Amino acid sequence: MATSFAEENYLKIIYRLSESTLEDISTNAVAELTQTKAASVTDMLRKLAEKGWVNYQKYQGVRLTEEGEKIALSIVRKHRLWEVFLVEKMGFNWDEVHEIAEQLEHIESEALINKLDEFLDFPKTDPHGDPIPNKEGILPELGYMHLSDLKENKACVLMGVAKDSAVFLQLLTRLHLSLGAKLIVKEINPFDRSISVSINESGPVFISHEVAKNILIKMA
Amino acid sequence: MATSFAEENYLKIIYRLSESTLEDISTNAVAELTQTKAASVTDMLRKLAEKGWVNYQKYQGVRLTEEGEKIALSIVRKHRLWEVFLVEKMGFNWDEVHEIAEQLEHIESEALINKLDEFLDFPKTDPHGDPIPNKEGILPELGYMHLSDLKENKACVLMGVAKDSAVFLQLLTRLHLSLGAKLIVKEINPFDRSISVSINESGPVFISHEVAKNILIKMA
DNA sequence: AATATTTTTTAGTCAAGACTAAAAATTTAT
DNA sequence: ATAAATTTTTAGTCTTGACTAAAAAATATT
Ligand SMILES: [Mn+2]
Ligand SMILES: [Mn+2]
Ligand SMILES: [Mn+2]
Ligand SMILES: [Mn+2]
Repeated sequence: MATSFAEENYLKIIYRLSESTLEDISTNAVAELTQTKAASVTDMLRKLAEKGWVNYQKYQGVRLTEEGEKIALSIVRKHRLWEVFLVEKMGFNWDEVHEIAEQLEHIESEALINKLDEFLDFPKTDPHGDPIPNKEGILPELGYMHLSDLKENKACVLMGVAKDSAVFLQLLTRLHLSLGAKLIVKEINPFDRSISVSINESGPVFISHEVAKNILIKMA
Repeated sequence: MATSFAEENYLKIIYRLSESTLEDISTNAVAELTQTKAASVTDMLRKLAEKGWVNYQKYQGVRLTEEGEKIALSIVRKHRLWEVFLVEKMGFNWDEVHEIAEQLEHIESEALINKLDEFLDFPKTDPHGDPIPNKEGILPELGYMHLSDLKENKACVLMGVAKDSAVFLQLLTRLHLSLGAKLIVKEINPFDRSISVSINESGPVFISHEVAKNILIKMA
């Protein structure tokens, strides 16, 4: 069955919200991310349920069906592969690609996306460290930790971010915190949990707990 | 001003129709190419005129304003650059790319399309030999002739096609008539103007006048 | 010149996807 | 257990871009 841009965006957003909770997703939560009003969301949820892509009972919240999740994953796959393309091949910075990928993710061609995947050498993660589903819709298990959970003097590598707003990414860039950087937490300030981190053996940089929480790492 | 997909498609089609005539474009002609009904076209023409992209007076036909032509050319530029990308980088055949480019042409990012242009090495023509407008909207002058106008025993090179339906392109491929092929018209049959052509010095192939008319060449 | 045919426009509908305002259900606080 | 606050749904509108059927204008034919 064909999917409109609007439907694809709703499914993708319900998917994103489902990643961080086991509970049903609320109408308001969806409205916030889709940048629409709750009333519009109610309308759309009924349509999506009608098509068998979500389970929805009024006042009970929503969750994806198996088929809905399959569609959502294919959108996520396209979004992330295009982001890789934009950074690796077009020379964009990691804070510039999200908006363009929001458009490209709706291009409908199985053949194209699989050729793109091959062209990019089957990347496992996008420029923000987010996992890319393969063509069967399976997400690679990455097992990243948050920098905020790391003990002092442990070495790790920056693998991704838990939030990809342009301002946040630009901040990281300014601090030389980019993918692949070798990090060591030098000191954790117990008062506000801000930390000082050395980056690739050079002079430590101070970052807030809020920032550290959104940096994904793996142990070196 | 923002342009919707529908508006972009109408402008592009009015542009295409304007290429082959100096007359105003009729409602019916637009309806045929947009795959809509004349009544729908009338509606849209009023809206486009309202926005200043076409000159339209009822019963008089339509033509693009300067601004409308600028928009149309930017869509054509995107369409053709994406087609080059699909063939050169993604490995599609020339008969497979049009539908996908119909989608990609609506991606809105000046930065992206200019980076793509550079990535592809500033191609002058797309996989069907059609000229690609540069970022100022200037079309390169190619001066191609139709194979049907060539005299016997003159050598030429196949530079493009005047029609890019998949069936036509597949026919050419089957006959080994691809871009860059060296052609010599061996014989013109005066009865139906069908011709026999040698391709890259090898055994001649017979093609109808209809096919020859749609093959674009330059003198060798 | 009058009539027939074709083209184009108008009038009225429809579906998708948004909105606001008001009503109903649920949750939280007293 | 009520009352208050919050969330969600319903009801009614709007815009975009399609459609059909009918009317009007333009063009072609006799
Ligand atoms: Mn993104
Ligand atoms: Mn990303
Ligand atoms: Mn094309
Ligand atoms: Mn083309």
